[in-house]
Parts: sequence; structure tokens; C-alpha cells
Amino acid sequence: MTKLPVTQPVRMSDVAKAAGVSTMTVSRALRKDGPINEETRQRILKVVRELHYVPDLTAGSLSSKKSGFITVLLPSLNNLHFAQTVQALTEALEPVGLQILLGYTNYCSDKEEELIELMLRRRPEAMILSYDGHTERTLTLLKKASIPVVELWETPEEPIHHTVGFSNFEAAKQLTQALIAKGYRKLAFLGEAQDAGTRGAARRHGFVAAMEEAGLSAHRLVRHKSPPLAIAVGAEAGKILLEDYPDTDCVFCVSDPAAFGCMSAILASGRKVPDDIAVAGFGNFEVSRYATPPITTVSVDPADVGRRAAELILKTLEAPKGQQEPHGDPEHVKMDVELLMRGSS
Amino acid sequence: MTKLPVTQPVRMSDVAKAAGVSTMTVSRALRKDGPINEETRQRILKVVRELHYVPDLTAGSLSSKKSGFITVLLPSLNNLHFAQTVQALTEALEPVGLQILLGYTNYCSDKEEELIELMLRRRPEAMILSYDGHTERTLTLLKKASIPVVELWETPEEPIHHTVGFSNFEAAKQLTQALIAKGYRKLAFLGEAQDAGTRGAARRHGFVAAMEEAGLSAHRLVRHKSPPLAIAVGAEAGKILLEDYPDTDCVFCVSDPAAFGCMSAILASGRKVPDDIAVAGFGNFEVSRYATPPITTVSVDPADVGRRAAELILKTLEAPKGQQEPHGDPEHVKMDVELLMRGSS
DNA sequence: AAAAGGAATGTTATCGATAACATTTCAGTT
DNA sequence: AACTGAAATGTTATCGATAACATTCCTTTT
Repeated sequence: MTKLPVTQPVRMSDVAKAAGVSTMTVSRALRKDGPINEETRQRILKVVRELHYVPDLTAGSLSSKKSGFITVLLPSLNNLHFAQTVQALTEALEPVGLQILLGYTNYCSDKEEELIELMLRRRPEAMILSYDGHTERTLTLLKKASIPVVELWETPEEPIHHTVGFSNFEAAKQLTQALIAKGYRKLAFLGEAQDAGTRGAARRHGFVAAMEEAGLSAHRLVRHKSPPLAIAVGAEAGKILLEDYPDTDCVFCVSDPAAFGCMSAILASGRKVPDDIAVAGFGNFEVSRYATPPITTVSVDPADVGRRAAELILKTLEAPKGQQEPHGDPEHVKMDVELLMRGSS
Repeated sequence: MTKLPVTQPVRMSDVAKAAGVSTMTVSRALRKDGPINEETRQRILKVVRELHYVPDLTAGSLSSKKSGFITVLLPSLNNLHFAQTVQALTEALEPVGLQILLGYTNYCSDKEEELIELMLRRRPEAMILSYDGHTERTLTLLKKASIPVVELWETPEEPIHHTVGFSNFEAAKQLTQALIAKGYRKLAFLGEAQDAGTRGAARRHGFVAAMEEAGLSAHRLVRHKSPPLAIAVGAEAGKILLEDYPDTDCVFCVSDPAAFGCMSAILASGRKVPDDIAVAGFGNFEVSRYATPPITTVSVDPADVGRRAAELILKTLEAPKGQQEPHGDPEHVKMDVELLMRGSS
């Protein structure tokens, strides 16, 4: 039971001692900011490597009052679009020494509030949210934190601060209009049951608006479970559709995975797509393009959403503090969407 | 140009003053550890709410020498399995106040090393890695950090510490044997070109081993691009397969998304699945189950991988420090895999 | 040769919490 | 009433880095 001597973690002062300088000099050597003699720096960096010194950012953040964290709250990780957005964000933020603190809200604004408080404890320098409704306390907390905020994937009516997105309502309306133009009349919408305040609801409203403007009945609404509608849930909802509205000639699904699942259910029932029922989705996920037949959808560029958000963040963080607007004037980046009419419709 | 007074962040001492106690008492009230009078605590919590105080974990971590971070390094976010694992990990760790620091290595061990150093700066209490090969310096850094490490999704020959996974070699071999048993003889394997040291390579070796043991030729190897093979890349590789090995009667793809893409290419060429060519994947992704036809695959439970890893971490962190084995004896959790023979084969 | 001024480095205070130890309070015991 | 000991609270030192300011060491200029 002899205790092994636990290796003491190497501190900056250990490096300083070994290199024969003060800790400030080590700090300057590592951070490339203050003036420092190139030879001294090389000597220090050599010691750093030899000792396998890894700086303690906990201490550094406390002292410099910069955490180096950017919080990103997504509705769900279970969505390849969000993964692409995170990837783009990472690629833009990592090079400048910013690290992402990731959380997912499960499309629930209470969970979002809870997460925001947890995240704020790490004193992030900015916060990236997706828009699916926020609680009052969320707004209060964010205001008190006085950090830049970017909302993604929607153009909310009352934005907190910056936004990067598009109108889900308009995009869904346009796709619905395009489907009507192709001759479909008995259109159904397949979405979530619990979608209050979400982007899924905005798409549903867009569908209904297009139908009503065309003088068509928008009663074929299958609303099943809560977001996100993954493939399996889309398949369940597809079966319900076939039972409840067997006369449907085209179904617009709230997302591509849902559309893929729904199409799977339609094909399994022996019907043909698009001859018996046409199918459309939303989001241009990979799975839609390679489905057989490929699925009509609305294309957005999730990586671009991430890049734009990162740009906004960086610009805002660089700007001098203490201005009238705490973080510069809010900017609203509107993304383009594109209708992709494919074999399924 | 009048400067708005920047709201000072609320500190624990502000709460203490407002509640008429010392900061230690506030600290105890918030952390539910030390002894504290219930009335005092309620009074303090009321002040906390009123002031919207959010504790600064940067300071707390520095002082307590516990960061509350667990690092999770995945090969890629672009994979719904990993999302499920992260979700399971979060669900297990959040309740005990641990927060996940997520990174992705892009299947590159140099990138992994770089990330590990970045992450270690936050002084995580444990590190969860996936096994796809590690650099020497990675091992050194992890050793010096002396924190528990869990490797996922493989049973490596020289594990760093704990492992949770299964043998990709054996699983792939079993599936190949099952396909041979169904009567296929001209099997192909579709995988990555740059797969040295990865789990994809282990699967390829499993395929080759099964073929050779059965006295069949394992020359039909399509190796395309680097991991991860997403659907689109799988489709590209599928076209190559049809050109290079048109006599193939069954293709085993390194992952389900690749299999889905490959099947799409086969169907697009006018061939029938499984009549002309059978298709199999690996991982039991949702997309395989709902593909038409559904794709034969190997099932693993990614959420369970996360749960088991979390269990190991929690157990190790609870154990008293300073023992002979710095973090308890390494444990190796072996997961079950299941062959799912479906319509595509 | 003295003065000036910038580059390089060092010293001290500080960030906001918690650990460790010290003290007070108070119910229960004799 | 004095004593005991646990519960409740307070005080001081500390975590490991960086900011802000101080100092030293040059080089350059006149």
C-alpha cells in the first residue's frame, strides 16, 4: 500500500524557474503579445516542451477576465445540419483561441433557460442560440450577462440581438406554392404536435398560408409527437397520414428526415412516390438527395449559418467596449433558401 | 456618445453583503455541502434570485481544483451515433454537475493530440476518447495529466486505461460470414482509403479474414477518400465499385451511411438490391432501417456506450485518490453486437 | 559623456471563488 | 450553573495565471 508520489502538475512558475526568468516573461513568451526577446522566448518554449507544461486556462481566464468560451446552444445534436453549423463555428473560432461550449435544449425553452444559467457560470464571451422561443428569465440572464448574442435559423420578430437565418414561414410557403403549381391539390402537412413557438410551427403556418391563398383546404395536418421528427417518427406519422387522409396527393414534411421516414411508410404500403403520393421535405439533408426517388426539399446552408454567426461574434468582440450599444448595433443576416424540386414530387 | 454605465457583474460578495453574511456562508448555501441553517440558506437563495447572481465557476474551479469538465473527443460530429453517445453522456454527467467539453478529431491523430492539449488547459477531470490511433505525445500528455481516460468503440490491444466497446474486427468478420452463409461468393468491401489505425481498418481486416477463412478471394476492395464516409461519398464509391468489380454479388460497406449511398448508386444504375447486388452496412443507423429495401447491418448501442463510459468515469472519480493505481484498475466493458439481416441481402 | 527613450524583464496586486482553520452559538448533560 | 460538543458562521490563505506598474538594460542621439 505504498503511495506512489503523485506527480505534481507543472505550473508556470516551474517553467520560469527552469528557464531562469519570471512568470511574466513565460506568460509573454506563450501568448505572443508583450515585447520579448526572441532568444528568450525560444529558450522558454524549449523548457515548456521539455516539462510538458500545459497552461492552466482556469487561472488565466480568472486573471484576464476572458474565458475564451463561446456558448452554442442547439435544439438537438441529433441533426446533421446542426453538426455542420458547429463544425463551421469551430473552424472559425478555434484559430483565434475561442473554444465552444456546446449544449442542446431538446427544443425546450425551460431546458434552454437552465442551460444558459449553467453556461453563464463559465463566463462565455458570447452566446449562440437557435430560435425556438425563449423564457423571460432567459432574456433577463442574457441581458445581465451583457455579452453578444446571435440567434440562428430564423428571423424572429423580436430578436435579442444579432440574427443569422431566414424566414421559415416564407420558405415553407414558397415550397407549398411550388407544389401547388405542379398540380397537387390535396396537400398534407406532416409535423410535430408540440411545436408552439418553434421553427416547425412557422413552416406549418407557411404551408397553411399558401394553401389558403390558393383557395385550397389545409385540413390535412398530421401532428405527431414533439420535435425533432427523426426518421422513425416520420415513418410513424406517415402511417397515420395514410390512414387519416388517404386521399392526399402530396405530403410536405417539416424536415427531411421526417420526409424520408414518411416516404418509407408510403413505399411500404405499396404506393408509388410520386405517382400515388408526392413527398417533400425541408432542409436538404444528404439523405434526401440520395433517397430513391430523391426528395424535393428546401435548401439552406448550415455551414454558412455557422460561418456568418462566427463573423458576427468576432466583429462584435473586436469592437471597443463601453459604447452606447453594449455590443454594436444588432445585425440581421438573411440567408438565401433555394427550392429543390426532385423526383419525389 | 454618452457612455452607458456598464452593469457591474454581481459577485458572491455582493450577495453576502445583501444577505448580511460572509461569502463562505453564501458558498455553502449554494453548494449544499457544509453545515448551514435552513433559514439562512433560504434567505441567501432569495437574494441570489433577486440579484440574478450567477456563480463564477472559473474562480470556483481554480480554488477547489475541480474544473467540473469532462472532455469528450469524437472523430466527427457528423454522425448520429456519436450524437447519441454524447446525449447519453450528458444525461449521466449533468446531474452531478459535470459539464462536457466536446471536440472532434476528424479521424486524425495529430488533430487529436492538438485538441487534447487545448482541452487539458481547462483541467478536465476525465477524458473520453474514441479509439482511432493516438500519437506518442498524446499518451505522454494524458499520462502527465493523471486523469481517468476511457476509450470508446473498440477493444484496443494496448488500452490507455478504461475501455468501452467491442471488437470491430470480430463484428465485421461475423457479418461477412453470415453473408457468405447466405450464398454470396463475390463479396466486395467498401471503405476508406486513409484508414490506418482506425476502426474502419479493423472492419476491413475482419472482412478479409472471413473471406480467406472461407477460401474466397478478398480482392474486391474499394477504398475511397478518408473517413467518415458520408452518404455522398458512399454513392461515389458505389459507382467505382460498379465499374471496377461489376461481378460483385454483395457489398459490405464500412458504415451504414456509406451503404445507403452505395445502394443509391446501385439502384440508380438500374440494378436491383438484393437480386443483382446485395448490400450491408455497419452500425444500425436509422437510415438503414427505413431505407427501401432496409439494409443489413451490425447493431451496436451508442447510447449504451455513453452510459457505460459515464458509469466508469463516475466510479473512478468517486474513488479515493493517491492509490497505487492512480485511477483504480482499468476496466474493459465489452459491448454486445447483433447482426441484423434485412431486405438488402 | 550624458541624456533620452524604447525594448526587455521583473514586482506586486488582483481576479472570485473555496479550503482550512478559527470562532461563536446553543441545545443537551450533569 | 458550568461543561460539552456539534452545528453554524466567520477569517485568512490560497488556487495559477495576468494586468498594471516599476525597473533595468540597451541603443541612439546630440
